[in-house]
Amino acid sequence: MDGPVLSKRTMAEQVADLLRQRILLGVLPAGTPIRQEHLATELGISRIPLREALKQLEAEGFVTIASHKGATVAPLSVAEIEELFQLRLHLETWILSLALPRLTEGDFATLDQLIAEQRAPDSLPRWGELNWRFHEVMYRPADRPLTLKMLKRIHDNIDRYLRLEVSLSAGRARAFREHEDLLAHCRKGDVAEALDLLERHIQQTADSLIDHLRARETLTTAD
Amino acid sequence: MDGPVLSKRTMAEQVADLLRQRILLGVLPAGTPIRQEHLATELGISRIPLREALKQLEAEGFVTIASHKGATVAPLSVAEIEELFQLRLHLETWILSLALPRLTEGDFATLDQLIAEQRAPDSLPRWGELNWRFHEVMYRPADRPLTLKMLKRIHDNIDRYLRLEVSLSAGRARAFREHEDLLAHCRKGDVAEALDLLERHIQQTADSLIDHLRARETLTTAD
DNA sequence: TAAACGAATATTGTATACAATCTACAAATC
DNA sequence: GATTTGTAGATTGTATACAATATTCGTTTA
Repeated sequence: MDGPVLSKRTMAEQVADLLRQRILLGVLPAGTPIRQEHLATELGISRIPLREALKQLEAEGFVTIASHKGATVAPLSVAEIEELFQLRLHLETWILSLALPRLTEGDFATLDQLIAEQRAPDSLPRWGELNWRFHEVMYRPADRPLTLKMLKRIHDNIDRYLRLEVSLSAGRARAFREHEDLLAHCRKGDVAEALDLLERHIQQTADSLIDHLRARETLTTAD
Repeated sequence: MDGPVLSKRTMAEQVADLLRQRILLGVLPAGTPIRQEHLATELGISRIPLREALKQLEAEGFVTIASHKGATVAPLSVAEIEELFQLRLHLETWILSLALPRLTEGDFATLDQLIAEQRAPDSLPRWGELNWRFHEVMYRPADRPLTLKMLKRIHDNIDRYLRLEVSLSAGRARAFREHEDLLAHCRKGDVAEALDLLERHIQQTADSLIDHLRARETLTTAD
């Protein structure tokens, strides 16, 4: 959508985007080691821009780099995921309270459309992106760019775990309803109720995901 | 204090630490361009580890990198500084409310000592570090490592502007009193009052700094 | 047999060399 | 004179080559 159309993007940037996508889509699951030489030859580049891409992804929380030992796709512990949801809770209720009075009719139309897109049967692979854009459109009028960037990072890191859960549980249908409810209350300008709904929305998503992860955890550690 | 004593630290890491210090201490003020070749020869290394250090510092918010144009020490706008203080306000009141019931006598002793150290007449160059450690000791029992890391980043970015103001205004004396008051209320376990004090502490620091910056701004833009 | 050692291999970290891009300034054009 | 164009120099981006560190696995030894 944005991003300069006619800019000579550097190899490092392109590689960072590519790897980020692979991680977000689950092609590279948490824990996967990343061999520089191997990946560099696969991409037809040298290791230098690849290393810079990895450093970028490390800063974004997707990759862990250990000196002389290499990079791996960063795993998140259940405790860390819980903490990320708590951060969301505090930051998003704050930023929504700022944004709510400034939402325009145009914003509401965009939000309607995003919900419709999420309804499409083939939207699953874009689930994370659509979900974030819904929240982003809602928060952007708050005019807190640093906070918004932080929130995107948090969402991305959560989403690569949420993806597993959303694709096979009833969580997806629930997310629709909660987004619709939230949007309706924002339209009415009902601040208190909207904030309360958002809080419950985040909390329920967290509970559902963490239950799921705990279940998988006991499964995989029991074999 | 922490940090592995016997680890072979990589050049990139050492350079990142060095540059971070120079930026935090004001040796490299905001806007300073960083010429890779020049700095690399000064440090006696090649540009490769220097570039990785710069990427790290960019992620931490201290440096801005523009493709094919180079790195500069990142300036913060007044709006961004205000936003950072607002983030502090929300995150720190939350994390203190978690930490407060878990503060031990040992923690209180450490906090007493940190205030004493700040009193020392030669503590000015370490002001930022001491100020952060006070808050860190207070928040660590909350056991929210990701939030704490975020807060350190925010503090560091604020402090390199605050340094100017603290060194020449009466803000330093006020910070002492506020830290002492805050500590006293934490000792008594007076949650509501402690949170209120913390909120006012952050807000007043913000107001004082921003006034100062606005004054300098009108001065420098008027010539 | 199991633990400890060590050489061979694999992998990452960094220096050097070259390619791509930007910047500054002078000449050309209107 | 103002704007554009073009070229030389400066600066960054990337490939290649080598150095330093880690890992593997066979061998030795208790």
